[in-house]
Amino acid sequence: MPRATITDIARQAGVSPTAVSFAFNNPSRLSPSTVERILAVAHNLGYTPNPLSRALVAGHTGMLGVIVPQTMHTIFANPFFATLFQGIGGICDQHNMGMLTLSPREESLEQALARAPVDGFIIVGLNEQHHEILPLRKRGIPFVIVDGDAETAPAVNSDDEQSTYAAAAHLLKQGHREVLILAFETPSRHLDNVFYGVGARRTWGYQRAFAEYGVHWRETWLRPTHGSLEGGAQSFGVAWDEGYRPTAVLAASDIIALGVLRAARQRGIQIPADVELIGYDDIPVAELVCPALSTVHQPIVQKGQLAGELLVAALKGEIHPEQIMLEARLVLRETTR
Amino acid sequence: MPRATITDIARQAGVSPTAVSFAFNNPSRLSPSTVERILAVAHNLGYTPNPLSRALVAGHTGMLGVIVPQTMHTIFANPFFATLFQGIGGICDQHNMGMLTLSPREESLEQALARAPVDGFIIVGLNEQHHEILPLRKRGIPFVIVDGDAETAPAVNSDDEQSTYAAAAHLLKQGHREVLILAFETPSRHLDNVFYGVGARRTWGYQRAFAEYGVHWRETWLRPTHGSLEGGAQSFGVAWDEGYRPTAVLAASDIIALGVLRAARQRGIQIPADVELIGYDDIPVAELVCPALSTVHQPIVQKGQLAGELLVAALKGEIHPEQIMLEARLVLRETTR
DNA sequence: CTCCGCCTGTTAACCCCTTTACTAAAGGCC
DNA sequence: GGCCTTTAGTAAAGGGGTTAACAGGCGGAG
Repeated sequence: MPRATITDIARQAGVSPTAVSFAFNNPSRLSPSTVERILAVAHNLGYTPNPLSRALVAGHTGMLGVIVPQTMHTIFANPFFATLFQGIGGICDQHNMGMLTLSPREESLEQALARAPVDGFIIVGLNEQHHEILPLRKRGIPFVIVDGDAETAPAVNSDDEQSTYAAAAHLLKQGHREVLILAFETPSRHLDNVFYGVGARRTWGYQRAFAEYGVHWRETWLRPTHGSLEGGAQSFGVAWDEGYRPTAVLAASDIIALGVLRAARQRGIQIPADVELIGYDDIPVAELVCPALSTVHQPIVQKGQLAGELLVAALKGEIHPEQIMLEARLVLRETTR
Repeated sequence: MPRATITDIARQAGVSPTAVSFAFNNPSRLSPSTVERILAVAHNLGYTPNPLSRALVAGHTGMLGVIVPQTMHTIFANPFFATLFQGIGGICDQHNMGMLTLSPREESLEQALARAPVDGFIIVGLNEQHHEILPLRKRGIPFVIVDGDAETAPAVNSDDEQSTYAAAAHLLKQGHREVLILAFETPSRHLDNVFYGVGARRTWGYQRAFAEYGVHWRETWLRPTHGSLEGGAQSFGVAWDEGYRPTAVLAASDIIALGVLRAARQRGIQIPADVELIGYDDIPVAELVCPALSTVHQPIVQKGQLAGELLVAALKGEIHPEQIMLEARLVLRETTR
């Protein structure tokens, strides 16, 4: 039995489809008794106007798309995203919107973007100039960039370079000279350049500190790492098992740092005694784990909120593409001495 | 400038709208040169078929709705949901679907359900018989219940009663007689009955243990608590500050238990020395925090996966409404002696 | 007793796209 | 050269709603 349509209700209630539509959207346009009769029939058949048709003519769906170039399985295993979504979700709550999480369909971001029934996007971890993002601009669909380079689109970022510099400088100041850097992989296999978006900015921060402290920058100490606990554990583990013996590790994100923590524990490596460790993000768990993670704090929830607000503003047609830069600061806890 | 439509492309390419449609959905139906020409025009204008119209005629959107009777701000602050979503998201990855997170619109779940452009729902924390869920059934929209009572709909639950019994029994066996129970609030303000769904089952488990150990069940020791860290902290804090002095705490979820941990630390209460604590869920942080949380382990990711798979099966028309019950077991770590 | 305007309800156009005929031209075959 | 089959494209009918424009009935004002 197919779903009831407006016509079915109209027939059963002995009115025109228009009347049914009015009963739902503009009851004052009809006599109370008619409204009541229509609604009764509708309720009886469990009828509700098809949201797709409705959105088609209304021109909007009330849904906000969030797109991250990783699988959802990975995304939701990372508290950074959960926390970011907490911020975005708060704005959705306020505006009665739904939040659609998307990841690349069969490697194609563009497809995912094209099929999403949403009013606008929050794009995390990609630059405005990414070739799969550009079509959105042409289509006139509003979007906000989070953690990515943007010139003309609204965007929210943290002061990555500055803060990773501080993290690296701290370690170098302590005398460390063998420092393993677990950087981000590029977000898409189609990008061969490791220096992309946030990943690039964070790495540059590390590099600048090395340069300033006159420490030779060795490419082998830089490991592109999957942004997951397993990625961090593996990247550190492999380096260690290959015989590298860093005295400190800089991780481009906390989830990677947590992976290092695990891999170190498995190998009987003491942190911070044998190896010092600094992450990035300050996800909520960071201060709860043992030892508490030294990291770079960025206001993740706020980041999500701002992104949500910028998007909502864009949807309303208020065009003031701001590029917001949030402060981030080094927080030393127990994985550093 | 409004978004380009199929007609615009057709006109510019000198063909009919049908041809444009074919160029996208059935290119072999057209001559290669025409397809190329159309696609070129489309690319040029950044045109992509409107997903809403497309879904309207296709009869499906490729989106899966997840609905939880809490604000998104609360949901995403709770690792239980992030972990559940990890499981659901994995299935979405496999089937190229998007995941739409919804929370009640202006207190109305029904509205949220009605406006969501999705093919089916995963409903977390509500019973099949909930008055706002029933319409879905009439409408013939597939849904799967997670953490809720279900008789006819597919559902995934853990063995709540059994496992909370084990948790309570463990504490009572240790001699505790003053036990604070932080139970779930009812999911909706419209429900006056505290004994609802998972919350009820978990509480019954605790109760049964009390009965079996001949310990008087005192209602004042049972506190309905908001399912958040703040909720747990406040509930425990208020009880303590009112002069209650439990020697053990049973929390209906880990996030609540983490709140207890924080509130205890603030008051200088030693856990487990002064108060023993057992949570529920075994969220990933549970074993990372200090002291590591004693809790009831349930396979959260798997729970999400199963729910996703049941829904996908239902969408395909494979109707075998299974009610799956997952095992849960007590895991003693450091918040118990 | 008209005329006007409001109240209710209807008809028809439209939102944007897909898909099922249907047509016309081109190619194959004898 | 005539007939049949492909090939390439089009027109029209939905899919399920909303909304602007319109029509008939009625009460009240003049």
